[in-house]
Amino acid sequence: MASRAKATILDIAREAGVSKSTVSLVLQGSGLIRPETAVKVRKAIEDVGYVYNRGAANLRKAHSNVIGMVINDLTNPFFAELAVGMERVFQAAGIVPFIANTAENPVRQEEVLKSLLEQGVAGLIVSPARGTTPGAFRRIETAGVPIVFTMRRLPESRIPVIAPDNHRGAFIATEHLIRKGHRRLAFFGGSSDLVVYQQRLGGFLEACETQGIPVANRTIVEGETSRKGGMACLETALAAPEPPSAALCFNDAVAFGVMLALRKRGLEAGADFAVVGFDDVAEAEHYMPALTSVAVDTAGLGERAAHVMLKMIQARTTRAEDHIGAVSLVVRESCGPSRSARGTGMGDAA
Amino acid sequence: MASRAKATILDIAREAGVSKSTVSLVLQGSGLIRPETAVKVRKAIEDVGYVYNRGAANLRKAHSNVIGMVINDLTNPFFAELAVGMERVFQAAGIVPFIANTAENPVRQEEVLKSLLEQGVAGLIVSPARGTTPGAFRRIETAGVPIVFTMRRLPESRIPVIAPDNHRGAFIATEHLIRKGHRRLAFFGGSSDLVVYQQRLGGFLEACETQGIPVANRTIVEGETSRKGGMACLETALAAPEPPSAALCFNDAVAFGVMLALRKRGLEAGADFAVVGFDDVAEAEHYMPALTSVAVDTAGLGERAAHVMLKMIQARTTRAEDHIGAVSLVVRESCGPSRSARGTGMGDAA
DNA sequence: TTGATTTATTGGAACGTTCCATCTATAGGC
DNA sequence: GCCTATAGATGGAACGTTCCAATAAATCAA
Repeated sequence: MASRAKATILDIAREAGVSKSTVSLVLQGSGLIRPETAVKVRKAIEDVGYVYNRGAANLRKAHSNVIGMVINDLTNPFFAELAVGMERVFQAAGIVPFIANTAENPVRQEEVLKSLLEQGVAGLIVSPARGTTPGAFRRIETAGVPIVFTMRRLPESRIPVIAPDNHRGAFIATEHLIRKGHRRLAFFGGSSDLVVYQQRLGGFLEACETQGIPVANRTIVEGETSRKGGMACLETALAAPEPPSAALCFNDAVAFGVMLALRKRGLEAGADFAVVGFDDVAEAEHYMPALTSVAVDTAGLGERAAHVMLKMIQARTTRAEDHIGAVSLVVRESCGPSRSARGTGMGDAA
Repeated sequence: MASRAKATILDIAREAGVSKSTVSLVLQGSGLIRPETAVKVRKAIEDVGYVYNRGAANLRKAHSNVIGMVINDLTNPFFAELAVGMERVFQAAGIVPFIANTAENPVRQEEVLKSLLEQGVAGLIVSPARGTTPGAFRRIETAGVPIVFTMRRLPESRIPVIAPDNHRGAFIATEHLIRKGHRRLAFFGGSSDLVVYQQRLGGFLEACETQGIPVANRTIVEGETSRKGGMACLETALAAPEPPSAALCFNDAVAFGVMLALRKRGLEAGADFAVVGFDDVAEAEHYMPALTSVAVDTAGLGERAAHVMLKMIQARTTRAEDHIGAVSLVVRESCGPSRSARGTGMGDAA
């Protein structure tokens, strides 16, 4: 129970027989203090069970050391990986990021942002929720708090974005499927209100165009970006008179759902239907069959976002450049056996 | 860019032609204010782009509305599910929980807790990192901040714990395996420095005892609580002269690893070797084969923890009762086909 | 010795809020 | 007309820190 009233630097000052200013200096690790004095003060701090009141300090300092990470879906392992990447960087910089989840709900997002702002965050890293209104970040911008978007961008905003090269990722994945001999292709999952969706779908379509897949042979099924959504997509697609033989999925969760639905129908991913995912979450490698996916270097993107944020805070600016991360296709089993036997001379490695 | 200096209630007061006290009252939704005045003030707030400074407010009020959730491994979907359960409750109560990840690192945990405390949290929900020293929470307790542990408990601490009935879960899972006819059993993953481990292992051993499985037929392999750890456990166990035919795993991640290792050896979980997990994460149902697991009602535990925390804050106490959640075995494919044909008269449903 | 410089320490005025005690109208009762 | 209520609004003193300017003590240059 200790003392009821919380100890302040004045209590410590009294205990150590110095002034509050001295205590404050010690707390900030100032070199101006005589070592013996510092020791004395630190002992008093320990004895008294003092806890620093950052709120009071921020009142004067006007720049906190907390950064908010606002994430749209914490249960998606992809975002957990992203968060871990950011944390690595922030930890090294001695600052603690607080994570808040919006569960893809713009209203909740509003609350979360408000709360973080009131708390006096130094910066915000945000993966905006679906359906975020264009003006949602106006307030934060005028408050002068630096923001970085990750993964998703808002249609017309000028807030810097850290994201993978979605277009190219979808392009190379689709190209790969076509080279495998598939001529009827599908794009599964996601919805067109997301910029990311348009980018990935764009890459898919461009590859179809380039490789001469006629429009009639392209199936596009929107759906939830979850296993359940993926299952539904496959059902829809297979119900068509001339169903596709391969699909690029909006993300890995959708791909897992597609594979699940295939299995339910007694079909095998890879042999009977080629499936490619997007994001390459850790699980992809361990799935059965292992999922071919577009690797986006998730943790690396997180680290990059954190670095950009630190730079912005340091430079006291709210502007920064976008960063588009490189992507690569990780070929595993779900897109069919390697056709190396055909000896086309084009390795899958590229 | 707007105005450089942040607006305060005094700016609003000037703008609206009232006193700062009036603005403060409006901000708190006091009924003492004439509606027209409130409207006027709210308009000024909007015009000026004011953001509330909670730090300054807490300086007077001495109780914040932020709650910290300290989680030991965010990449484990289990904890994400737990966090989501808590968030549901807190959201309804109008408070925003901040999540911080310790990545199972006691040093990081120390930093995170310190930061949260300095921020003036009203309460802390913690799943302590492995290797947490007994005194790690002393400071927080003396500060009078309510804490609740989830999932894990510290050896001798008197901090309330919300956790599933680990012993019983392991017991019923083991009993199930024995009833299926297995006589050589293993317990895979985890390490003995965790109280949870001792509870789950205890349940396993008690079931072996009760059902007459001799000590020589029990294999216990400690290991990392991850897929990789699970793979290693299986390899170790199968190298023995008389290997087990079934395993209860410390958690689902370990179980997934075990199934993966089985597949690598050309064996099939369920048919060749029975696997049971613990936690019943969402993925378990969708795995191939679907994983039999001990369901702990993860989100429910999260909700319960949040409720207990709210009660503690409200009652201004730092004491609360433990809560042990009910568990149930969800039988799927990974523990072998149902032997209903044998007609033992004992259904699996119980 | 004196004055200048350096080294440690310190009081006091912010910072943006809340809340208590006051104050001013206006209304009502007689 | 006076007194008392009541509703609405307000000034001022905290809250726990930082930081500037000032001080005191010690060191040094001459």
